[in-house]
Amino acid sequence: MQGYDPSAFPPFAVTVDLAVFTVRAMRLHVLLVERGQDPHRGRWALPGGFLLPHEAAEQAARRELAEETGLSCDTTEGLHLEQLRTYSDPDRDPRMRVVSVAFTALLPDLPEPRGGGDAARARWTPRDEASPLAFDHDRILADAHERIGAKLEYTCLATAFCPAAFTLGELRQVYETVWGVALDRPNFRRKVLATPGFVEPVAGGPRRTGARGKPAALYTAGPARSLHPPLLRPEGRPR
Amino acid sequence: MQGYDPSAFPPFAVTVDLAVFTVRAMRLHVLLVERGQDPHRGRWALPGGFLLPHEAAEQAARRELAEETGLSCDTTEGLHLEQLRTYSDPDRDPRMRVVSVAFTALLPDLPEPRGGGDAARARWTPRDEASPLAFDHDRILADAHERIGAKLEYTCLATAFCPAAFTLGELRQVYETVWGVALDRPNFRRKVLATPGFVEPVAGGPRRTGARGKPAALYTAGPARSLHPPLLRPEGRPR
DNA sequence: ACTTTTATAGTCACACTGACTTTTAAGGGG
DNA sequence: CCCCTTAAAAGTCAGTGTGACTATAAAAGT
Repeated sequence: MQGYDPSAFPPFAVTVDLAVFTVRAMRLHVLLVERGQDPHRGRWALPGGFLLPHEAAEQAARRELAEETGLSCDTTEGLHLEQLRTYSDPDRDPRMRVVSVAFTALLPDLPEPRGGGDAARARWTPRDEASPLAFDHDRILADAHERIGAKLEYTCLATAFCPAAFTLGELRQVYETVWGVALDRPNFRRKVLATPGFVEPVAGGPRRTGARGKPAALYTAGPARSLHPPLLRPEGRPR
Repeated sequence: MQGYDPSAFPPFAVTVDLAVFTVRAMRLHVLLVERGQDPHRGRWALPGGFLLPHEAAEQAARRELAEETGLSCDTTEGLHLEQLRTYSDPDRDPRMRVVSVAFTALLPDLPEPRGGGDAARARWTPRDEASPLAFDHDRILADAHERIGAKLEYTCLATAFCPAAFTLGELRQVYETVWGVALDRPNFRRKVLATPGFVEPVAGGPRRTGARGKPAALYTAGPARSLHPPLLRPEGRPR
């Protein structure tokens, strides 16, 4: 029905929702906001909001993220946003038809965000303590978690969780935290270093003080974007 | 901006677009319709159309596919539709803001479709002769082709291109056609048969007549949905 | 001094892969 | 009817990546 009489098409509200993850204290955390308006006022939800008439979805996602969490422009501008999928169940919003385009993003551990816009508050929440969320955001969060877990296998995305310089132990913890499994240290090291362009050694003496064990060498993210061969998650070996 | 005054949100038109592929005569084909209305009247485009007020995107995709191409209900009901991504560039439609949710589907070779609804005509077109299409459909088609190519690597999706019973040679042609590379016959056979649940042998004597060479055994799609280990496409070996 | 923790190095058997050869069974042409 | 072509099916073999494991090194805590 691609007729174009402007009055002939059913109007929809279009929103964006963001599942923004970080690894903090060995646990996967997700960025949540407390809703300041009905419906679901006072409940926690993924950050997001309405598309403006001139915006593409990704622009709107960046804007809402900055508005609702006060993350700095430095953070949000360079941030890699990936479209997850679109949720269009007619009943997903109790008041009206809202079609929502969901995005996923990964950040290194950052200071606590602040609320703003329509968000009363914002905070990092451990992923397994996030439910129940408003609307169908539990479903979106589950899809996003599954997606980033899968992407770690065949992309270099894990470095997006790490600060500019990191140790292989920190990188390994990203995988262990997202997948919820324990990985063999020497084998992980071998695979990462065998993939050209995944990580590159950085000068600067080994490791900041305060940690235990032998000092580790520091690395930065390399230019590679994909992993050949992939780093597959083990099947059934819980941590 | 999650305010809920019904007059406070910008209204958008929401459409679905479908990239439906098949393998016919050793070439990848895509289902196209000729537009019967402006804009782009007379040009070829992916089938699709407006979401109705009560519909989820996937329902709308099924309905539009049936309306515009006359494919039988048997075909469209059981069809596996996969959401590709959502296109929301403000300029993607010359008349107004249209946000489109794109889907991908795979079919075995079928009779020629007919037009219907807003489609003047419908036909299977070789994928490399499809451009230029209306709107941003060249981009959607490219994304869809890339996606199905990637999915063949780690899912059992290839059997969706095949009839109920097929030979390993036919299955291999699916991979070769979508990827545009030549695969080693013995190695392909070994990998497919080594993956439990990918294909299952079927009784009925070998191969229908009319083909040359030694008769091949027939198989049907097995219960497996994913491929472990994956069947990776070779890097730089054009057919 | 000793234990704990983590990084780093190295070993080994096994599975999978790509490249290749050989054999079998059909059709087509002279 | 023989031979050639085509494609399926079966097998070989060397190289590579992997999981499981052991050993050594260098820090912090007790």
